[in-house]
Amino acid sequence: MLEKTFTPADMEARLYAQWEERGFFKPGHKPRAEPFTIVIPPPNVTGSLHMGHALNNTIQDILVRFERMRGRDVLWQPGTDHAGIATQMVVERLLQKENQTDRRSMGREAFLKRVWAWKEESGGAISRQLRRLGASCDWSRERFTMDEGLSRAVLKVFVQLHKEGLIYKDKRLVNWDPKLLTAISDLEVVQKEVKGNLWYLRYPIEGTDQFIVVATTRPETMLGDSGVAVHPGNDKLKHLIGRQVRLPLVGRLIPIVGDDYADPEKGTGAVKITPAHDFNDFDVGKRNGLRQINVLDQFGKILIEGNADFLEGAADVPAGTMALHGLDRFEARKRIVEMFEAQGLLDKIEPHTHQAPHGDRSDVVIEPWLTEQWYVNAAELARPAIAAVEKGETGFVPKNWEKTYFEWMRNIQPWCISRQLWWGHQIPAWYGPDGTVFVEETEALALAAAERHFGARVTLTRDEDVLDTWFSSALWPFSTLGWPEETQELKRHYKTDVLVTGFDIIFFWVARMMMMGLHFMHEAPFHTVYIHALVRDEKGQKMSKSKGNVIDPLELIDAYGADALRFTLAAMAAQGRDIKLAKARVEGYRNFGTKLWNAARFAEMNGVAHDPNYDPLAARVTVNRWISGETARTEAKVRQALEEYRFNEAAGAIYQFVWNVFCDWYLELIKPILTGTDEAAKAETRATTAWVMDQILLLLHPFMPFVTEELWQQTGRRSQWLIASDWPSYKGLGDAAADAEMEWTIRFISEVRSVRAEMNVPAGAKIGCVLVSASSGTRRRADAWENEIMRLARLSSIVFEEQAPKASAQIVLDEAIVALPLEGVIDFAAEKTRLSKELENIARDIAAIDGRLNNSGFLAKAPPEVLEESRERKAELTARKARVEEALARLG
RNA sequence: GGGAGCGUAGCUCAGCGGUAGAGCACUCCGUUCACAUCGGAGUGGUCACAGGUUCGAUCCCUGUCGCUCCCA
Repeated sequence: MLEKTFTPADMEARLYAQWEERGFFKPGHKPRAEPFTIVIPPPNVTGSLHMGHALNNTIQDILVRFERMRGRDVLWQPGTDHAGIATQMVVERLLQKENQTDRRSMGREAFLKRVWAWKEESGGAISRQLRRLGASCDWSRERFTMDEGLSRAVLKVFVQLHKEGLIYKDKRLVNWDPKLLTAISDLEVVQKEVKGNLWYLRYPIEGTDQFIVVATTRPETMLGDSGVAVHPGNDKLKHLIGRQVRLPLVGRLIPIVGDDYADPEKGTGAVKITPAHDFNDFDVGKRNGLRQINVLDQFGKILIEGNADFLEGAADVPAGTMALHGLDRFEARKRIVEMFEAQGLLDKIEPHTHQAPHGDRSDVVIEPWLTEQWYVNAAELARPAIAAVEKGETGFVPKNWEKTYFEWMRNIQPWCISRQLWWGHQIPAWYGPDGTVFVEETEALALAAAERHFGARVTLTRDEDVLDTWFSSALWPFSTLGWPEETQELKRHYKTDVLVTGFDIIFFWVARMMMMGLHFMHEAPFHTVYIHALVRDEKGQKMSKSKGNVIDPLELIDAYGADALRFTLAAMAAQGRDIKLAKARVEGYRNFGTKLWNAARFAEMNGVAHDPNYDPLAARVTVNRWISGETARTEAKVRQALEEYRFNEAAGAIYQFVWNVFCDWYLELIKPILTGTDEAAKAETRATTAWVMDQILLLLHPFMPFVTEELWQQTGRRSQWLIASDWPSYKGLGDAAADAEMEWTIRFISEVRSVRAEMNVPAGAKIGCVLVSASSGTRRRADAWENEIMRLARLSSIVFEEQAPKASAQIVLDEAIVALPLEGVIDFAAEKTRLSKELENIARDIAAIDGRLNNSGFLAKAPPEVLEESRERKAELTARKARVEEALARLG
């Protein structure tokens, strides 16, 4: 017997453990079936489940469960990402708290040991949380980006790309994070609006007593200036091109050059050029042969003492300037401005708001800094990745994201992949005594290569840097399947089917997987990239810890159950729109689960039991034939919607069927049968109810796996678990005559209810009903459904008459009039108003149709079926109008 | 500055060339033998604005206004 109320918490953990134990999540149950493969976007090992994960994994699980039921051999490959910077920061913070130590005093080896220990004890949280959501990944295949196998893949890829010239070392400006002390990629830089100033500085023009005024947001970089640029077409300033400036505070002579970069409209039209500390200036410097003078150290402090580049050409640098050495960049900025002011070289200061680059992890201002780093020639790798999408080998859903993808890929910059961290894949590069680099998969191979090169054994030093985390993530679709080994799984499951992810990591991850997959597997990593929305809070704000508007999915699961959360996310996952999550929605779908549970209880109480031999095609009772057809239509809607990744439509279709068709009408309509005396009808109805319940559980399972599995097991002896059952397919269900009859019956009941409410008939009062001018068909239907109609419309009797009794409310039902004698109850004025209002509505509709039918253009050009439809509808409305007028007349 | 998207019921959102929909909220009624986490009935919309295409536009096109996001 089903419990009176159902409590998700009781069954979710139990069912999940059983599924996992019995191996339902593993592929290989159907070795001959077509494989279906999804690789999970690996969450950070430091992470905990947030709403984005919940949405992302709910969608994947719906697809995976759906395809598993449809007979595909499903692999959902799970795993986590080592998340270089994030993890290193977590452990460093821990060290700081625990014993006030830092990684540098520990040393690299000890620190890494500590990180691994942390990973072992705390790194699994996210996997446990995904289980709570119901994610049916094959946990036996769980991978970690720093696993031995995945690390081997990383080495192989790095070495091969290096040998192919697609990975190289280069000295250029990088985005340097002065807090984390590492280079980061363009994508890890976020632009933030900063309120600052525009400082106007006077630079003396050599050989004159004049100045050229430059405007800058970063006065402290002036120590590294190696030129001043003006636009060659700038009539006011172009005469200065070719002259020299004596750089204040330093004494260095620097040229005034002509370059288009200097916008005549901005600032003064003249701009100071610091090639070592600004990306634009770097390019200007290259074009004009200007020196690159670095004046900052890795912490963002002034570095001028013993700085040969700085001192070269600087004549008698004043002590005051040299005293800036070692100052933080922001402190130095203040001092330099003061010094300019003291010397009368500060022209003016304007408040200025501008975008400044910040590290996405550290949130400090990023310093463009001149260093040697490793780069990937992304432009080269992007070419086939662009072509694959152009040719449709991989398609985005929704399709408009392809544009974003193309846009970025066609303008892609070299990818800086080295990071000055410890946690990550150490770069397999070794340096000889003279700096010659040997890139090999192992130290032994590097030593051998060095010996060949030098003709003698030498000592090598390994590159200290590690790789960008996204480098290993880029290999995820094949590295997790065993590559570089030629495993069975790799052969069977690559190319994968669909990648489900948010648009925020199209560049970080999707693009790079495309590049690496095509280069190493010669085939794109997935057929389809499904891009889902961002989950925002109720007000549309991005959820963030600092705003405090984060909704914790685990709390929602605790409160409403995983099924409710999953269904909510699916129902709101319309394409191309962000999800604004409101708790009330989750509550509503929790109620949906309860509704289903109660429907099952009702069925059980009425002796409904699963019958494996039941065939819905054999049903004779009209209401049963009708619900079977409705079931089949619902299956088609759900299936089609899922095939097109329209999760909200799929969820909507099953929701509406369960609640508004099955519970509201079918179960209500069969009550008289179930308590009646027609044993054959009763038996058939019970069997049909059991069958429909089963179909509901099957169709709903991908969305609400827990409650459906629980009901499946509690409502019959089953040969198979629901998770492993076959998705239904129907042939020949649907009976137009049954549909018409039930539609009429439902309309009858609804109309009577509506009038009762409007006439303020007490809900408990049973009233009589007279059918006027009913055709023989209508009489037959009314006889057939008398009990059901009386029960649901709260009528005491249904009789046939030629005339409506006086003092009755009247309802037009096709050719007949349903009259409700309400002597003493009816308010004639109200009834008159009601009918008049209806008449108005009809008249308006007719007028609209007439407007069309009297339009020669419409008659000539509208498609015939639309024309026909309009005529039919007009005929219907006209007939109806006559009935209502008749009813109105009878009121006197 | 370049790109993408969104303005539909009080709120959150579907829909999309031919009768404008859901959930929540609200109002009224209800202890009808599955369910008050429920049932029944309602209120509520110049589909942002202005043009255009079309026999017909909430839907397609153009522009305007407002908002969001991505990239510089």
